[in-house]
Amino acid sequence: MLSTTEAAVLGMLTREEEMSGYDLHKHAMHTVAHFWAPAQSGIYALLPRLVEAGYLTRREVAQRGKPDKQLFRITTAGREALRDWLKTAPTREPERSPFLLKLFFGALLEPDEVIEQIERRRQDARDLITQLDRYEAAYRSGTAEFRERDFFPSLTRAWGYAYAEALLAWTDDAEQKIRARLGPRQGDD
Amino acid sequence: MLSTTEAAVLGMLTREEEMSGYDLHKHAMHTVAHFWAPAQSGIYALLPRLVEAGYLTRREVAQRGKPDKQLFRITTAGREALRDWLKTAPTREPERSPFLLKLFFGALLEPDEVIEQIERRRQDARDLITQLDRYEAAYRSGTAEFRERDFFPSLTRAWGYAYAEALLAWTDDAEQKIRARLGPRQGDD
DNA sequence: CCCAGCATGTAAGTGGTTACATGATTAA
DNA sequence: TTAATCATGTAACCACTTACATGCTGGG
Repeated sequence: MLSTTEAAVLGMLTREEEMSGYDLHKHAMHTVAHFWAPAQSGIYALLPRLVEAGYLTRREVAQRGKPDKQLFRITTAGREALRDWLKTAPTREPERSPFLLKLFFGALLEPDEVIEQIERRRQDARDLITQLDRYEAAYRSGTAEFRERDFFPSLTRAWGYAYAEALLAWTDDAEQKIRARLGPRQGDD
Repeated sequence: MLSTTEAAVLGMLTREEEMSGYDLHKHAMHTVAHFWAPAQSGIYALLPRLVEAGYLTRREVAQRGKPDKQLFRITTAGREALRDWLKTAPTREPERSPFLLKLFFGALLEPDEVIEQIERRRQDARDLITQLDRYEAAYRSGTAEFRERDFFPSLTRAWGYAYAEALLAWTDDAEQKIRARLGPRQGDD
């Protein structure tokens, strides 16, 4: 079974005909980065494996002025493997959050320090929104065909917005609760 | 700097005086599992490291009927290390979601298959809510002191609910959009 | 003149996971 | 009699990350 990053690479190659490792990384940063941001070196490491497995073909291209490069193209077997991966259930979302762990043990910090952490998280949400706005702008200014092709990606952006909004609302609420708890008992302990 | 799981272990030992590796794992499953669920073997692997570092002390306890066990207790140095970890910013939430990646490439699946994935995700959200309800019930039936002590954990549960609700709303919306797109163009391609 | 972009990779490390092995006791 | 609970660990693996090495070109 494919790893997530392998699937991401195959997936991008269903949308772009032919790409180099360099292209793939750049492309990922402009499309799936908000929920999957593979390291460049990781991509270079997995490409030969996918070629070996028969999921990609490789083509060498000489260049002048720039380093030579290798362009990859997905095969029918690659599409099959990707489809299989896309269909599988387990997926087991990690839901891992060091941030929530820090908050869970918030009693060990000064209230200000906890609020600082929450503040940071709020900023993360804002950053996510601006990032999504950039993608969204590209989407709205695209042709009808582009928008059609971008239907599923747009659903992932919609989740990004919902997530960020929920985060903003929750941070407000959490901060307010912490302050409320603090107020009525100043110097109480 | 501590790893997240190490911090979780130290954190639990600030709330429970003394625990075995077995206890720590069970405890984690009942408290932080919805955002951090370490494997049992991982806990056993890191305990000696924390002892070595001077963050925990170990006490051997002979038992009858059950295997002997080792109980761990956090040291002052351990509390210090934990506090340092709690304060640090980076944390860089992963935000990694294989599910969103599958949706992103949803055009490669049959609409039904995509909806199946979304259905599963909705079920995840429902499961999370029932899990949180269990914790919440324990919280509400606890003493005033317990609730006080549980203040920060309750904030993490609040986020759990907000997250799950957002997920439910989004899944409804996404599914509806997919169906709407499907309806008016039956046999169109 | 310097930096960003193009382009590829290796080496080492990190922080986990699954699977497995062992074995007594007690409750259903 | 069967399963769950208590209890500890090892070995192998996994997927990914950071840091590093190299070097040319074109634009500001």
